[in-house]
Amino acid sequence: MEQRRVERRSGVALWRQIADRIRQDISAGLGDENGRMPTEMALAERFGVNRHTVRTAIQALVQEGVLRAEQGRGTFIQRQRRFAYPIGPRTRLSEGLAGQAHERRSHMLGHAYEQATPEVAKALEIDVGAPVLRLETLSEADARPISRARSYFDAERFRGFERHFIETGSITAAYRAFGVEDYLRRSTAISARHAGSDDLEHLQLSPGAIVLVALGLNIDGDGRPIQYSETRFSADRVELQVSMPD
Amino acid sequence: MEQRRVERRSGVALWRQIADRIRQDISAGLGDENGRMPTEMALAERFGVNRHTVRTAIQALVQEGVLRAEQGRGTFIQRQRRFAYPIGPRTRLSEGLAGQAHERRSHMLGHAYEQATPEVAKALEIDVGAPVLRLETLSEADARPISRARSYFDAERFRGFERHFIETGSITAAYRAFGVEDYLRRSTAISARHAGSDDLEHLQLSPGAIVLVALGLNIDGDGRPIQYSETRFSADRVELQVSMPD
DNA sequence: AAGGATTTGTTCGTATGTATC
DNA sequence: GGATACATACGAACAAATCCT
Repeated sequence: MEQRRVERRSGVALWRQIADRIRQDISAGLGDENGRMPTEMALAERFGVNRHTVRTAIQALVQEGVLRAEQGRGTFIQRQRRFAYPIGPRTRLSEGLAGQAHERRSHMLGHAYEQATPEVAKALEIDVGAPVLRLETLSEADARPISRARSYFDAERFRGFERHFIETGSITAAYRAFGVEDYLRRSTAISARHAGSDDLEHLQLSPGAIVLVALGLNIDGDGRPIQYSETRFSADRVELQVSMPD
Repeated sequence: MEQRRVERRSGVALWRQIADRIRQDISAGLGDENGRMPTEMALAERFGVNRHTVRTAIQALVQEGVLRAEQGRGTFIQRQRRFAYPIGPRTRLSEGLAGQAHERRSHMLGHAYEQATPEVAKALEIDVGAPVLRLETLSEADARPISRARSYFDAERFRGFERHFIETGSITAAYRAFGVEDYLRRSTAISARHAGSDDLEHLQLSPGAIVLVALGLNIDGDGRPIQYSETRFSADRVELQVSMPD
């Protein structure tokens, strides 16, 4: 086993480095068949730190729901499945998680009519300062928050879009009210960063958690841009699956 | 502009959070045409912290080579741009960064012949325990490390692959020596996590940095799996670009 | 059933790092 | 630079729950 050390004086607390490492090792399949973790003493020795420091890390992971500690018995991995979120020409949130989750839903956190920033204007191919609708949404699967999205629509074309979305809970259905029967994902740019305070709250993450950020552009049947969105996924709960057409 | 705050009691020191944010903002194109940064006072106010804290963050970035501070004049951006790495059916490292970097190269850090783990065996459609070649590589663009990859090949079919790779520095060329004229990317799974110490070293990152992880499977012209790989990209320097065929 | 060993939980104290003013 | 407050990390001991012989 490769022995990776924790770094002192790095600006990242030891307990957080250890928590990140353990979380990562769990994704890689650490733990015996019962999901039992090594003892606190063993972990402390392995990382070269005091037992208290390991305990702080474990407490953070218990808080996240990754581990479960039982006095006198040990610490166990709390089984969590990672959702595979497909990204492709026909990317749709509702279908994406079909078959993986029993219950899934999206709801709107808020909306606003604003003026297009240069970035948004360029993506939607409208003028800078033109009216756009900004939609803030949260998606859940099996009662666990999965993603947090901010979407922009051309307000000239889609004024009142938010009301249809609230009624149906579906972007696809809301589009139909505006005569858009079909749409495609033209491009997606994927990056990653630490979760901001907004994500920490809505995605129920702990400070230091990582979010995958997908910048996407949807186009209608005529190839015109209709939606520009930034979606943040909890990196612990989701992986993005890019599949190629055969 | 959305104002994301720095978090106290997160196990990540404020100065490091601020350093991460600044580095990220620079990738996104912060700074005026001369590369001048806002003053320390302005940054302190923006992040809601003391000026000393901002100074600590700036010193860390100067140490990394991201910023350059000149007494009496100000702080300036040293270099830095974010590469867009395309992912699609014809994903190839060498072509991926064409046009974005003047100089790019891959080199091998090491190789080993091993027995296939269940994960690798399943991906390559061979038996568990069958011999596989593991290749550890590092890719650079304009003298900056971009990605770190671990690839597995069926050793029955590709024994000696590493010698051809060393000679040519190209996966595509090495394939040709084994009669594989063309290959496709069948699937890519993207996730993100904190960089491990191996990545910190090879990708020249600081503790707490984030890496994008792409698990990919390549197939030959007959649809048979030929390469299973895990590639880690520095999230600060690369974004993954998923483009759809028209 | 008893008791020792193991493992997590808690409480002291002390030193150092981080951040503010 | 110095004073102050809080977070982080270590050390030692003990308590509580569980396991095993």
